[in-house]
Amino acid sequence: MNAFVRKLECYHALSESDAELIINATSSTRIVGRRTELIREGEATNKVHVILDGFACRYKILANGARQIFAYLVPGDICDLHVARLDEMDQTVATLSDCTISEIRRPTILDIVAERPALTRAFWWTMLVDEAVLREWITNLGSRNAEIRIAHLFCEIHARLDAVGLVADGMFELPLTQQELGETVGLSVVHVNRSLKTLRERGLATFRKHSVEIPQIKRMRQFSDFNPNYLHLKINSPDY
Amino acid sequence: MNAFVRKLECYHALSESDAELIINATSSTRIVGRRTELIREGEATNKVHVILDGFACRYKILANGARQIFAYLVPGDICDLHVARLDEMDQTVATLSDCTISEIRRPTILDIVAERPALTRAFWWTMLVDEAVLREWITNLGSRNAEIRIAHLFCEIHARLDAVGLVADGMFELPLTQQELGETVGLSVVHVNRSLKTLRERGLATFRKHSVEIPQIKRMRQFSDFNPNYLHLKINSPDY
DNA sequence: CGGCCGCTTGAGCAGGCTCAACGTGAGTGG
DNA sequence: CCACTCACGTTGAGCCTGCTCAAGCGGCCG
Repeated sequence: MNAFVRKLECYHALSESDAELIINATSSTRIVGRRTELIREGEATNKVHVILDGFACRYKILANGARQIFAYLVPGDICDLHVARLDEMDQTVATLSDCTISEIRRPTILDIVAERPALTRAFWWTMLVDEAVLREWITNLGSRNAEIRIAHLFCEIHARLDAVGLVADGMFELPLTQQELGETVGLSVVHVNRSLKTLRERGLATFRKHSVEIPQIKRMRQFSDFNPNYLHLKINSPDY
Repeated sequence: MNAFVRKLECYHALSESDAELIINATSSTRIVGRRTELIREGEATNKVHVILDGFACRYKILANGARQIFAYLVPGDICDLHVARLDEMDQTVATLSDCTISEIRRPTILDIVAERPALTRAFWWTMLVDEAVLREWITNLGSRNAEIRIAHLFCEIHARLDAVGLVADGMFELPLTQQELGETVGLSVVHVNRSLKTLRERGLATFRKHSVEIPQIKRMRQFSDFNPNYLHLKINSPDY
């Protein structure tokens, strides 16, 4: 049982044989240091990367040197299931923390798609969720102010990590600098810092030492206008 | 030959029999008035909608009543290829102008996926492009100022419409109000209006009477930091 | 003709940015 | 083991982009 299996089971429980297949496919792992590029913009790839432990992100560098992060990859996430089809990558994927990753060769994926309908559906579902997350981020950037924007992001990461068992007592790891947080939500570092301060003062969330604490997730979700339905997780803990 | 075929051929030319199949599948059409909801948030659907003529958009309404638009659908686009798998829609799709749409029943799609690999690849490609567009919109909202944000959006729509033959002399239809433009790029109507004014004064783009004119697309793209590679169109007219 | 929707412009306000300085902790080399 | 460095976080001050409120205008439709 690894994070990948746990993630896929958020959609639907896997049969024993499917779970076994996934565990075998991801049995050979590799440890990658933080700030390492896994996929570079403009390159092609023929492997699919799965994050088993640690955090990574997708981003693009603009002409003016600014960086825009548009996705976080957490344990259980697939980096590039989709992109394998395109001539040329239009984004870069890099680790944020030290990561344990597994690389699945393309033929293996194609075999799965050909022979395991349940797994194929699960893969499909992960793509749809990724897309839904992108839509929510657009909403976040387009319609919410600094404080709520950050709070909403924290709620999302909380929910996603909770799904793979990485939240304990309202706390979870988030190995980001405030700079990177800013590059995600479209704010300057300074303003990120001030917004974090007010979130802390309101008792909604504390971000320090690369981890986040949300004492009352229900209150936090209300404050952030956060509705987890877009994540389409089977387990939407009703007690939140 | 309709817009859908033309769109799919942006990825790869279709065989005669594939093209025929697509034309047959979209032969029965329906005209829908502007501002009509095609798919409602929270509902399920078992048909796939294809836009053959006119414009539509995807959006979400926030708790505070604000609307965030996160995609435009132009002729040739599929509304919900992906979403059919999810329990519950997390977005609304509505027409912006009068539209000619065709509804393909789910079984037909499944047949195609089972029997026509070339078409399946083309469908897959459209999903990847949709996702790439979402990423670019995040970048737009997160990293660019009002004027460039609007200019970049215009460049994108120009490229997408050009791909299906809907641009003539640097002009194309764009049946939006300034309000809707604002709901897309995260700006107030007033500021959209002022930004459009400066774009006009710079001679970069004119938006009036529901259509856009871009006299020198090359200059416009430079100004907007626009690189069409994320659209993954085969036809990236080199003269731009 | 009147009403309404959408566009335009002005004025003042504020959220978020930039620049700048300082604090703090972890790692490194002497 | 301590001093140094460097990356990251924190805070202040002033500015500017984009927002709100408000009013006027123009064209389309009933």
